[in-house]
Amino acid sequence: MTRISESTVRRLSHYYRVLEEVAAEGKRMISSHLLAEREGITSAQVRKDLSYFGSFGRRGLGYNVEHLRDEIRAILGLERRWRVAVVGAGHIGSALLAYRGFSEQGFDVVAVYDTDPERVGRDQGGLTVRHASQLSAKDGFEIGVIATPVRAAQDVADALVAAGARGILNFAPRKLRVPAGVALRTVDMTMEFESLSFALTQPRATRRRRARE
Amino acid sequence: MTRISESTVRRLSHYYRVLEEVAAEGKRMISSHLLAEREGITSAQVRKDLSYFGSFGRRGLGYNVEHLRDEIRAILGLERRWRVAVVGAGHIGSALLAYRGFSEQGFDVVAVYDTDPERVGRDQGGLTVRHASQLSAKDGFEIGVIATPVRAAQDVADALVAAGARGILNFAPRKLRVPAGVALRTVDMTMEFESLSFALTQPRATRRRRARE
DNA sequence: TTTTGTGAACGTGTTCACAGCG
DNA sequence: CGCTGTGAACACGTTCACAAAA
Repeated sequence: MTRISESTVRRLSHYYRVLEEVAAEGKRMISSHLLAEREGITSAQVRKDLSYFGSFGRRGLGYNVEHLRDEIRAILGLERRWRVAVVGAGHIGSALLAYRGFSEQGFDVVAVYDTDPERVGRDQGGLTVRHASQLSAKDGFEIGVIATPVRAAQDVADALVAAGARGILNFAPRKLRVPAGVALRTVDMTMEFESLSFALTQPRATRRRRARE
Repeated sequence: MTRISESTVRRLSHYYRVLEEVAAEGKRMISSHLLAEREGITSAQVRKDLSYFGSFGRRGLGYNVEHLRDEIRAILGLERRWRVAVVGAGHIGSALLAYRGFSEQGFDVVAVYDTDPERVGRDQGGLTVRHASQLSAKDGFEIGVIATPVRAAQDVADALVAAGARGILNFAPRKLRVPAGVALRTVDMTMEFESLSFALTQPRATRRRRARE
């Protein structure tokens, strides 16, 4: 199988969302052109992305909405539910716990940790905050979220890996090291702000997003 | 001037952070090799990134830490302060307002808006939440943050642009349309979770991050 | 005729490798 | 000799363009 690029995976998420909407509207078929709609995706890109995984469409007709949605759900691994541990019960941690969207998509937060004695023992979104030293494989989570201050981030990552995490979502503005076999994604808001600052400062140097077809 | 890729800008942010740390430690010079350190950046990449903007190093010696830091600060547009308006005083909005790191980097939140009557009029991080219909150019912000539910996101984007925003950071999981000349960055946490789900489901299909040199 | 699926062409970002300079 | 700066080579993602199928 050809290796799949991160951009393709992100676009699959996008297609999935569009397909869910379109299915809710009761539409039966959809063309690659309509799936592409918006921001820098061409219909050729859609067909190429999908072709890495199979032939889901019918020439002359397009794709069956529900069928394609189910295929993409399977490809993205969303047929099962994922158990998530959140470390850091501060603002970002609480925001994540409060957001219902994740459980709708199949991500269940099963444990919350912190080191602040003020927070340990308290209730957060239906879960009791536990001390980070309690982090262990017994909780049976696959995904760990790091929502701690920067200085703790690497230690937390190590602890999450030791406790069996196979994927980590990091909100701390620092590059983390994880062993091969552990997937890491970093959301760095500082970087996003700085990227905007750059774009506003040097408008002619900033590459514009590709035009839609 | 050559157009600068988004990846180069993100790496500049990274270099900047490393340089701040290293300067705090009192180190005078740093090599591209040391700047590269960690996750998938090679020393050649560092030199290439910097070469788009000038020749900041000295052959045989490396880069002067403080000088390079100042150059990158200027390149990223961080010599000035930016005024930010946050729309949506829910969990994500409050998390942003509470995070001190942004003001340290030169981003000042000068206004907070919401539509929920429960929230309008309340205090949020030293600012009074105002009704979103009050959004106007008088506030004099350059950057708008969208931290609202999905359904409101496009309208808020339009309102922000009308009120003079030149850059938008969007946390709603939807692609937004903005006019040319307005910079848009989207942080889509759902997509990050789904990307992790994919990586855990199809480990052999996921391209690994490039190894460090 | 419409729209998919895909090899080939293209463009862009990354890495190589070495000349140039300290 | 050490390390930068950079053209050239390379790798990879995107777009083109068309044969195939409905």
